[in-house]
Amino acid sequence: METWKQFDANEVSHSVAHHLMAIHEAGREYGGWARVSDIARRLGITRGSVSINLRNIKARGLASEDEHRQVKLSAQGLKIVRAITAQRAAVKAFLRDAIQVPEEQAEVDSCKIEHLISPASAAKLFHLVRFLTSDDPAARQALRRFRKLEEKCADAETCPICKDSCWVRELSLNG
Amino acid sequence: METWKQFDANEVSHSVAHHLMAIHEAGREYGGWARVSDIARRLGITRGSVSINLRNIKARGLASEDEHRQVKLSAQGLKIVRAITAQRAAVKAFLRDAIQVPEEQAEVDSCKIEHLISPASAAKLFHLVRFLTSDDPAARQALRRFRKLEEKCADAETCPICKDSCWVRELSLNG
DNA sequence: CCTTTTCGTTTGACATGCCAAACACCCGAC
DNA sequence: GTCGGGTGTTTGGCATGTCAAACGAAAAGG
Repeated sequence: METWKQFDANEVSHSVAHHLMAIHEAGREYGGWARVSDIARRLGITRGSVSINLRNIKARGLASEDEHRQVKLSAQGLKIVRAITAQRAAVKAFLRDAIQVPEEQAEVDSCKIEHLISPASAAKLFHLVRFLTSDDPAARQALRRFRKLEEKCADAETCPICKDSCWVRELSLNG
Repeated sequence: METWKQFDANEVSHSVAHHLMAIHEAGREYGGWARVSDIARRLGITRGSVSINLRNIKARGLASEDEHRQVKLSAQGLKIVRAITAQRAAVKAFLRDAIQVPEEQAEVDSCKIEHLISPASAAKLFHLVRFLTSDDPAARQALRRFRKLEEKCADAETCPICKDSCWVRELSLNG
């Protein structure tokens, strides 16, 4: 009944997740450390906002700052970044390679979902993509058949996959 | 570069989405209308919060209130509810039926994702589930093979799907 | 050495969304 | 008629996360 409240019950918020990723990326470019300005530029927000958010992030032990104001991820921060990166890749690969959502849309959607999906779901998703895009004969044939049928849905009178009740059609009708 | 900011660029927020759904459900039970208390009880929040949130929702034309304080969804509000309901069903069906995520986890995950995923992605997802769980021979065989291979991943030395680099394993190792 | 730029922080503001508590109102029971 | 319970609103508080603007300090340039 209160499943919907779980929405904010994540290890890190969307904002914090991307702060951590920005620290990580900046670190990779500048030799392991990031400055407030780098993070702000990457995220497209002000230095002030980053400064405040870093307070929270450091307090939670996800990153630390040395004597020269160099921000570094902690082990736990790095672990979170790795998990999120992997999960985003899984979601994006699925959207793009398995069900052929346009690249750009796949990018946006996977970014929204990356830190919300459970690791268990992400893992299974990842496996499915790997399987579907592998050279396994059964996978290849199924995927080929799926593409063909989906193409027909757009043209044919009734959707060959859903028969009568295809809300893909309803969706495009109600626009 | 600022894809991550799209996170909040949705037609409705998670909170508003569930307010609309609560109005809809309460309406179905009580003959087309909902009271603040009904909505609050359904969502597990206080009447005060609902009262304030309804101000916003009504101002945006997603719902209205008649002379007897009966809250009703507008045509647009109803449309949003239908879209979200369908998208959640698609995501949940995929997680549960296609990749066999446990029911409870599928429920939580799909609730988080429902209003964030793009309709286009949801539609394709829906098609894939319908196809994979249909009686199409290619689909049945692929799914059977996938399940078998995934089972092996847990037991075997190397993952039969991912070969060397299986982050499903890394995930469970790093816990 | 002095000026200008860059940098990080702080401040006050706004928006969303939650709570508890106080209030006003209506309606039904007594 | 009055009293109590249920209902909706308002108020003040908290938390997150954003901005612009101002401030101090350090680094860079002349």
